[in-house]
Amino acid sequence: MARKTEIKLTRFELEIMEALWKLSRASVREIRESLPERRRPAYTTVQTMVYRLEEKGAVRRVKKIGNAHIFEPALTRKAAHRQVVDHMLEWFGGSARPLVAHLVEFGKLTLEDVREMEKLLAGGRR
Amino acid sequence: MARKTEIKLTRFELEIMEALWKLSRASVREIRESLPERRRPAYTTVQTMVYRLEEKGAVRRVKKIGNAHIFEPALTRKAAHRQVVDHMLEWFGGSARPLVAHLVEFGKLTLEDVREMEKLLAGGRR
DNA sequence: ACAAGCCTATGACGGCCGTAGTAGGATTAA
DNA sequence: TTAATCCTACTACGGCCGTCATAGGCTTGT
Repeated sequence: MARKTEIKLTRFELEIMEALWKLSRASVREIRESLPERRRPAYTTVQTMVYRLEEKGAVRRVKKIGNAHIFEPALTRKAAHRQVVDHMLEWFGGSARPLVAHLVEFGKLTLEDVREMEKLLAGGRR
Repeated sequence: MARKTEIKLTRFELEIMEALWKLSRASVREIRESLPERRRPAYTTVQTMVYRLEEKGAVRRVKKIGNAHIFEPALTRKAAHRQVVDHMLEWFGGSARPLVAHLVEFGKLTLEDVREMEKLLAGGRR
């Protein structure tokens, strides 16, 4: 079934992707500028990340403006997040239940959060 | 406030720890034997992991039997899981809400799961 | 036409991780 | 006592990641 080629992103790569998803299309410079100041490494560092994302198939070059390449995501935010979530679940035996149990235990989830969730599930059924 | 020294574990290190938590105390060999067959690398590989866990302060040597060292966890399962969860949350902006939203979106959480959670929260309050 | 500046392509490096081999000391079964 | 076995302490290595420098080609303002 022609596996959709697993694309594994690191945390920082995901941040680059987030920037790119927001921008839709952008040059390395634009991506760099759009990163929060506290997380803005050298130009070539960002460039390297973008290149590696390209190798991984997460972004692609769409055109050139002047001599600068313009990149766009080759992966939807949703698909990427799905991967991330799936990997996280592996840490908890593959099931969401224990993970959420931990969230609750550590007070990361309030009763309100959960009620909201429930509403979402009950309402958005199909 | 004398930070409790962050101990960052990788996935495999966590698996070793899980083994050790189950065993309470064990030698490298015992740890290795207790790993599921599909995940049982060479003896020295396990040894290296244990040594590195020792450096990270996650395990400690408690005694010797014959010439073999016996190790025990120097970190509770709960504390370790807390770290893991915290790191995961960072991927989602530090809040559990979006993470759980994704779980719901991708069908990893059922209405039942959430109701269970709610019961837990409502009941176990204080 | 040219200097100044921007971008690209490539190379590098150190740290962490998973993996394992090896030398040699310690233990044990005969 | 001695050979077989076990365990330790090191060393190594390649891959991935975050980090960046450098060389040189392209573009542009004057």
